[in-house]
Amino acid sequence: MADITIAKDQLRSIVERIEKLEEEKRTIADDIKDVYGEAKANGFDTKVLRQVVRIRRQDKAEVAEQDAIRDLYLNALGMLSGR
Amino acid sequence: MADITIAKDQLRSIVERIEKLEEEKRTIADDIKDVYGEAKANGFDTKVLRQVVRIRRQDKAEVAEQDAIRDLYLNALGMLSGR
Amino acid sequence: MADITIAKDQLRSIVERIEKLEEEKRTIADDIKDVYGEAKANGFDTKVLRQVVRIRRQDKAEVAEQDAIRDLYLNALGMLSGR
Amino acid sequence: MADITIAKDQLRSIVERIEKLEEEKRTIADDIKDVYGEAKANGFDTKVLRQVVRIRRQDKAEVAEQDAIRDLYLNALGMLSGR
DNA sequence: TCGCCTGATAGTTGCC
DNA sequence: GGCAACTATCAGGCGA
Repeated sequence: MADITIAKDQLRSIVERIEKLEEEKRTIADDIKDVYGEAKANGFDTKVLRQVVRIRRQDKAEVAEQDAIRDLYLNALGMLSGR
Repeated sequence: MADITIAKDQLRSIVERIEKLEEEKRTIADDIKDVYGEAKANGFDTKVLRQVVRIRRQDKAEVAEQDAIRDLYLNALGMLSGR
Repeated sequence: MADITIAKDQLRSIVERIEKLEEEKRTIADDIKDVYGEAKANGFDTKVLRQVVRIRRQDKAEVAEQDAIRDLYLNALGMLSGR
Repeated sequence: MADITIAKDQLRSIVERIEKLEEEKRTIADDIKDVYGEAKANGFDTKVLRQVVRIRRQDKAEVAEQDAIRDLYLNALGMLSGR
């Protein structure tokens, strides 16, 4: 019975932590939505805005991916161990 | 020209705020993942854990209604007796 | 040089076969979407429909086991009586 | 009762069509896996191969996205109606 | 071979 | 009410 109680408390703790974090995440998502709304109120085209944000994100990701590809190639050539 | 400059600053501000918020959101998502990982390490079934979190999140009335419809469908398919 | 040429042709063949298969896969995914759309037009609740399909897909024993674990968790959280 | 029978048949038809399509999709996914396996057996680095396939896919998507952005900009400038 | 982790896919939500 | 963006879940591939 004791171990069940412990598991019970643990479970409750886990679930509550997750729910708290999800709540925070939702809040931030709402904040993002608000910023887009504010931008729209200031005459910006949110569709374009989203494209801009996405492109900036992709650019960063692309750099990271190119690095990964370069490592793959170097590794395939047996040249990566020295890095 | 002045208004273009203003718009430019505004745009920059908007994009930066969005990116900052998205970064925070990502961090929290990682935290959630960590909690699940910790739960798993403590012997919990994370798949079921996710189901539980989802059940708690859902509106109770809605769940009941969906259950009713689902039973209707399953029954029509002759699959309800076995459950 | 010859083997490089061969590898090149092989590589091209491989990539093209994969892309062709991925294209087919995408087509079928679209077909599935169409069926759901048609079902919706005929008054079916697609959300529940997806649940039904999922239920049929899952291994029955596995479902039973997950149900048992989930009940255990919900019970530990004091949430089972209300269901 | 009659309409229930009709709905029942419709439901069964819908579910069976979806399940058939999902089965086909799974088969194709397996085929793709086979191609990668064959490539591996022929000495290709599947990790690099996947990168190649992904990059080709992204390149196409990127072209499509750039077209979309161009349209957005042209539209913002009131220049799209003539297209 | 097992567990982790990323990437693909399915599902949901919010906007137009 | 349909479409597009975003989120969550799942499965496959990789490394230990």
